[in-house]
Amino acid sequence: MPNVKQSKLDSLLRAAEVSCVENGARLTRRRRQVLTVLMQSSSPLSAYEVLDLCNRSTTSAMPAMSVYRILDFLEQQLLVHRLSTSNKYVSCAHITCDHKHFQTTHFLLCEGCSSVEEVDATQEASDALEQMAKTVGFKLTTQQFELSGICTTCQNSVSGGV
Amino acid sequence: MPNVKQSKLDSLLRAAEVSCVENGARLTRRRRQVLTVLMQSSSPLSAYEVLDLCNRSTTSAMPAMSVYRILDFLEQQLLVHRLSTSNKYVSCAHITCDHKHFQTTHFLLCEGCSSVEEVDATQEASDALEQMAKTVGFKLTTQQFELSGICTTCQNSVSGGV
DNA sequence: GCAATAAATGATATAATGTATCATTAGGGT
DNA sequence: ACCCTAATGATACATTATATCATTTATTGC
Repeated sequence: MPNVKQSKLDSLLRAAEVSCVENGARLTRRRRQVLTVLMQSSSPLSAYEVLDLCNRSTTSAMPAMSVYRILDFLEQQLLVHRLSTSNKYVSCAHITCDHKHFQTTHFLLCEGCSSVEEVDATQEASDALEQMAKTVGFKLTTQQFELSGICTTCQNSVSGGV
Repeated sequence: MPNVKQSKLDSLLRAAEVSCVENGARLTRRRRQVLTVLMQSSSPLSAYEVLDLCNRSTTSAMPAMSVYRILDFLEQQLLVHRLSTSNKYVSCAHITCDHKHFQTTHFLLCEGCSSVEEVDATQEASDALEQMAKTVGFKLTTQQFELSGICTTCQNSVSGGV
């Protein structure tokens, strides 16, 4: 399900490479392969789903260990995000823009089509959550939220899925 | 780490039993055992942690399968909650009171001592999150949030832990 | 360019977690 | 007591994740 045009994919990969170099890291062939798989997916993938997709496209089989290592690397580079509620991975929506992950990030997970929307927290939402935590003495550190719901497309389709 | 007095535990178990009966379900010996383990824990437990604790206290070993089944049951009865970010379980904080889970529930997870505080969403927080989702066309269905942070106790202790 | 070094990946084994299936036991109603 | 259903036991297995060491690939200094 390649929902990303080749030209778009190329530009994403170039930007990812630049980003790595800036951090003194390298976007190797294997890392590029894993990242590409995630970029081409319209929904989050588990480590083993990534593995299967990687091994479908090439002759040389990649071991599971490598996928886990590479996903960790890509996550550190902020090129992919790990969704802890499902233990799956998505490529970052802000690779080509100069977006920085200053704010808390919210991931809106569609229950219909499994798509993910990555958005920054609004000031109101951050304030309200912080205030709520404060009433029981908690000081929040969370940088990421995962919310389930129904996306526009699925709301408008009768079946509720794609 | 029994952080619950025996008298308190008894009253919790009685309330849990009543709650089950009201739903036409039974709080069997095994279910009571699993629930007790969770009630006595000061932090969320994984399925296998529950299993180990159960098998430590009795002679007759419980199979892993039973723990998963029983945790599912207790979750359905709203006697325990599953934390999806960590894939662990906590006993509900509202077993003895007549609290209903109408509002979205927030779990505040302390990074210092792993304790959990269960609180209802404030209207402000719910509104702000809903509004945020709305800007990208999402209709939220999430009933549960898990936020990390530092609890009062750990904020006041130098080490940051217990 | 080439050796020395470090980084990344391959390969294998194994741990940890979760589920499928069927046999057995325990409770509740008649 | 008997039947029927719910619950648990027992076993096997699938899935997910990690530990460890060998090998390959890249980088640096010369």
